[in-house]
Amino acid sequence: MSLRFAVLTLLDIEPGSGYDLKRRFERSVSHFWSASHQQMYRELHKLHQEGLLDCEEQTQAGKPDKKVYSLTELGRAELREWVIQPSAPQKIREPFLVRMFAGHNLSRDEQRDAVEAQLHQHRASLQNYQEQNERVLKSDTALQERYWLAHQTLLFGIEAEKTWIRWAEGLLEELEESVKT
Amino acid sequence: MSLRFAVLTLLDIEPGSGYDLKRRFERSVSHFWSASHQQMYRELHKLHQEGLLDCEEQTQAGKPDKKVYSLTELGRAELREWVIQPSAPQKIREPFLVRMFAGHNLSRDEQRDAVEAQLHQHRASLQNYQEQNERVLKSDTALQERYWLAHQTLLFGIEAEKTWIRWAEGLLEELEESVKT
DNA sequence: ACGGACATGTAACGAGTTACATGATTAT
DNA sequence: ATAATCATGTAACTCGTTACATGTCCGT
Repeated sequence: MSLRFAVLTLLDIEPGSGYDLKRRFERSVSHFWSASHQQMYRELHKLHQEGLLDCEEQTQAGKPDKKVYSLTELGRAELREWVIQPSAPQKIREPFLVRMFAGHNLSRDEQRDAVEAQLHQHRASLQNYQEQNERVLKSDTALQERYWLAHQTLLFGIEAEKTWIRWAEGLLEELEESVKT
Repeated sequence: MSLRFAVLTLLDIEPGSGYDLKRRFERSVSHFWSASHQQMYRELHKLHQEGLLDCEEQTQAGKPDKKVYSLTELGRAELREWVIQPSAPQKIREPFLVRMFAGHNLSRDEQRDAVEAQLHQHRASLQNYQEQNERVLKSDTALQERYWLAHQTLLFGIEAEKTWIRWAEGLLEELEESVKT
């Protein structure tokens, strides 16, 4: 269900094509959701069929045509209805931690490499989110006020990345120490 | 893929039935993965067909029969091979944050209720993980050393929950303040 | 000539959810 | 009686991934 409403929310903020959405997912909601372009197109078709979206084909000079989607009244109503519903308890899925759970099958060097790779990934994400945050802080105050909660989700993303980084750094220190002894 | 290897890892530590696994998922790996009993049974059948698991049917007095699965040599090899592979970058999926991203459709009271519900969930998870942690700390030192990295994943889970709680508490404070002004 | 951004799609498959189904034992 | 725990499964469906497919324009 969440992809459906992530799409509706983004199109509510600003209409766009499947291609646009894919980029907006990467640039502005990657701290809580991700999806492939195939999923976008499938979801857009479905939402359109159900009458939650309008679709306007735009011919462009020097670029392929595109289909710009926007919310219908029905779509806006469905979105409002969903947001007030309490969310189901989260399903946690962390493939990296599954691997570490079986980490006793690794040598100390392999353990260190695995943790280091994870650390690098989360440092990159942190930087990405911080750049987004700076763009937000530079933007229009009225917009900032309207999307205050949305901005808070980004701040959560930043804290989550910092938690990963602290954990991985601590682990690496312990691994180094245990080599010496 | 991760479910497959979570199952293999748990059965590597100790053989068990689908039913057992389901409970062990809830009691001891819920901080990084969850799965329904249907998924367990399907996965066990598949792993058995592929020759990665042995299956022994046990008749029990006063209880239904059960099928106890354990790793074959092939299963152990497959597990080792997988653990050394680098993991793909994580896909983040947080339905609650999707809802908050569309939070400008909510009244201030509804926003507060939503954040409070989330706070309660994460407090409950934190307590659960801390109890698990205490059980681990009371256990055999040899086991603790062997499953050192597995234990670190639990400590990560605890930190992640604390991050959620700090974030939610901060948000609630800000919501209260903005009511006064 | 070649790669990258733009733009949209199909097909097949694997993973996860929901609903349904059965049946014994134990505790209240 | 009735619910909870133990124990295993099928069927239908949705969601997510991977691979394949097409075609233009722009810069180097």
